[in-house]
Amino acid sequence: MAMAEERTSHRPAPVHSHPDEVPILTALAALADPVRIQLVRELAGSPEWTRTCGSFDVPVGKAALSHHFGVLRAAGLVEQRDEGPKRVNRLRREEFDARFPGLLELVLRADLG
Amino acid sequence: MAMAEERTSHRPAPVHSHPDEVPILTALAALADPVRIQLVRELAGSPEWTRTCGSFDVPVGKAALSHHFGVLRAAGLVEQRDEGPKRVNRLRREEFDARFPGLLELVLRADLG
DNA sequence: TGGAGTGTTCGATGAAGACCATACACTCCC
DNA sequence: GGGAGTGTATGGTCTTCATCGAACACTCCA
Repeated sequence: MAMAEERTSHRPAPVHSHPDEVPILTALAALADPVRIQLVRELAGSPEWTRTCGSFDVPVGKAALSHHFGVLRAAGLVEQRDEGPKRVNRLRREEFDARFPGLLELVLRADLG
Repeated sequence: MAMAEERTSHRPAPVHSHPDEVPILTALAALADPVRIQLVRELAGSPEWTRTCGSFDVPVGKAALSHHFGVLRAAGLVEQRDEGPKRVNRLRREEFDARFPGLLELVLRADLG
């Protein structure tokens, strides 16, 4: 029998999708939202694992914000990890780019006009 | 004074957007739909100006189909021209690719799984 | 001139999803 | 233990949009 991983938290870990299992429709739908584009762009401009969910400058309440992060996780765009009471984020640049070459860069580079 | 173009038709010409004036959000939203992806892909596999609107194999009625073509025109993805009673289509490959490099190819190449 | 073929417009309906306020759960530190 | 800080879940509202049926407009040809 395999040993279970040591359980240091009583909080359910966030559910992730790897980009490789994400349909292109899901990826496009996830990126076709102004709030989520903003999240991705701010995340791209910060070192990995440095941004907590509440640290983003978006004009929505925290409930909606939590929802958006769920969509980004499901699309394979964002990875999350619990650090104490906070939840820190990382943009899955390489993995996502391997699955959808150029898409992420397009969103990061384009002027939103 | 410039001469007006000879008017050979009494039907209003379809309204187009050039990809250069299309916000990326509009482009992503236009592509985040299974019916429209199918239209783009079939169009990509046919010579220009050969496909009429009704010639596509999509599971929607003609009213919805007309709506989808309107969205594709507004996103700078499709150009239309009237030919007699029919309306023929052309995928704006080069122009769209110049504005959003790689995006169209991504949609054409990806398995929809 | 009138009918067949093609596509758009209109009005209505139903589903999806973006949002909020509230309540809850978990972690840390005093 | 209790309170502050952080994020999630729930229930409800509102908007957007995909869809349809039906009516309409235009073109071509018999």
